[in-house]
Amino acid sequence: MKVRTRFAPSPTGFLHIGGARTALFSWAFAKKHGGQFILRIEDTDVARSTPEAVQAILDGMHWLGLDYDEGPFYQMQRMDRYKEMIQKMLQEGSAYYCYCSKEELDMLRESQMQQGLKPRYDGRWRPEEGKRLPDVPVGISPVIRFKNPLDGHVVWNDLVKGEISIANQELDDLIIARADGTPTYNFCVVVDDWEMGITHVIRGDDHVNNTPRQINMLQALEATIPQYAHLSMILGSDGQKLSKRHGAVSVMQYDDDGYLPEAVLNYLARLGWSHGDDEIFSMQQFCEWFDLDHITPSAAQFNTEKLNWLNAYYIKQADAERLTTETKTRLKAMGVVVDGDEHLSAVVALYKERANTLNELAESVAYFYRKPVIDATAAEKHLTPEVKPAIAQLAEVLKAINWQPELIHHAINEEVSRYQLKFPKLAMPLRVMMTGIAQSPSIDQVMYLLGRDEVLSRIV
RNA sequence: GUCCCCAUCGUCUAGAGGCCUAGGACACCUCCCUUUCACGGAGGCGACCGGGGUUCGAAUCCCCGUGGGGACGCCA
Repeated sequence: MKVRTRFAPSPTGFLHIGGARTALFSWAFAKKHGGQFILRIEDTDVARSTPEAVQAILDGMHWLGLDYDEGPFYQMQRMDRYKEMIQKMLQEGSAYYCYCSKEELDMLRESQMQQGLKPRYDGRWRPEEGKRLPDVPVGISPVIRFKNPLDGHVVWNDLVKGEISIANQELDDLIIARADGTPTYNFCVVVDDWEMGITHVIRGDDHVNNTPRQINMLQALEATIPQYAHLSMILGSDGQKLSKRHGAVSVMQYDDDGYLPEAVLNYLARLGWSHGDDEIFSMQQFCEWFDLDHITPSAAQFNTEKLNWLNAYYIKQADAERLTTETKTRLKAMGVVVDGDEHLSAVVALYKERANTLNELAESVAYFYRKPVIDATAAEKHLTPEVKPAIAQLAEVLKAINWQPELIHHAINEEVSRYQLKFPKLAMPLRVMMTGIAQSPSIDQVMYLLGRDEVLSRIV
């Protein structure tokens, strides 16, 4: 059977890191098996779904390069189909109308909680043989509930967590259509996963509890039951759950922060999945290696340091043109104007081994295009009176030489020996004058790329 | 509260009963390289949650405890 997976986000916010990993794993699983990956937008919560969020999700997927073979499908456009199925269930008796008001339900829940019970619907409108249902109240539009089996267990072999068994007694009759007639999540998922021929449902661990209900509905519909793989959560770097207020960040934020998509992807791939000791690999490699057997069932903590390490690696690997373009964009955002791409390209080449992010790269390179801010501590330490004469002398020499890194280096060396100094004694103050700080690549390279006029103007 | 799930270095993880005096990676520390800082290279520190079983043998299997997480919506 052809593998078909899906990613089914609800458009109530951006694509965050956890969703991205779910999408990545579903995508890779389909690729690995030569199957299809489907994108489905679960927008049945009209109150919270927004077109902006849909766009944000699409943007995030696109940035990561997670392309889908089918979709995006929108559940709101499939309403007729869901309603048809609900009618069918009503007719077959696997669903029924419930006239409880929200207030009634709230009261029920509250009293159950107080008694230490698991809050759930008590089945008062559930038709049963020989049971007398309450009189239908006037002025209440009913919801439709699924008639969940009363006993037995729902058991499935979760491809990540192993066998999971839940007693039907723990489950209540969930609402599959709201009072306004619109179907709810658990029902739409069931219909869609079935009709879209999904073979493997790979999703977040927070859906484990929905699975037995969905299996029950699938069975009522006489549908094929897909395989399930529940991925555990990604925790924030502090071990806390990622939430809107707490560290959950859009994948696009990583773009803004100067991360390369391949670094984010590689990082996410290793968060909860492994292939022996392999740490760095391409997405192509990942798609060949990926399997559900090597996914950890336990939650993983997000670790920015490791992401940085991967990002630094991919920056070193990135081709010059891309880095130049990226850096230029970021410099521009900082209000720094770049002379020419060729020059920037050389500058980037000099710096790309020293940056964890593209933003760091842009920041560290900015002094080439605007006057540096001189760090007071560095200045105090290195711009000492005793090196002044040597610097002044060097400035004179630099005016006349051919502007080549080797010759600049040679000129510095000349003064070093003339004044009987050590090389750093002269290199450090130059560094501070040129860059503002005490760290930089080879000073002759820096001076060369700065250009003679700029170098002379920065010598004080 | 009830149900479900999880548990190896600080972090991500390898580990499917003997290959484990527990391997790798990030981070951290030391040294080397060096024109400073990075990069790179070589080392180092550092973990099987606790208790019971099962077994000749357990990080691996079972039970209990503890800790963490998730779910309990006319949200998805």
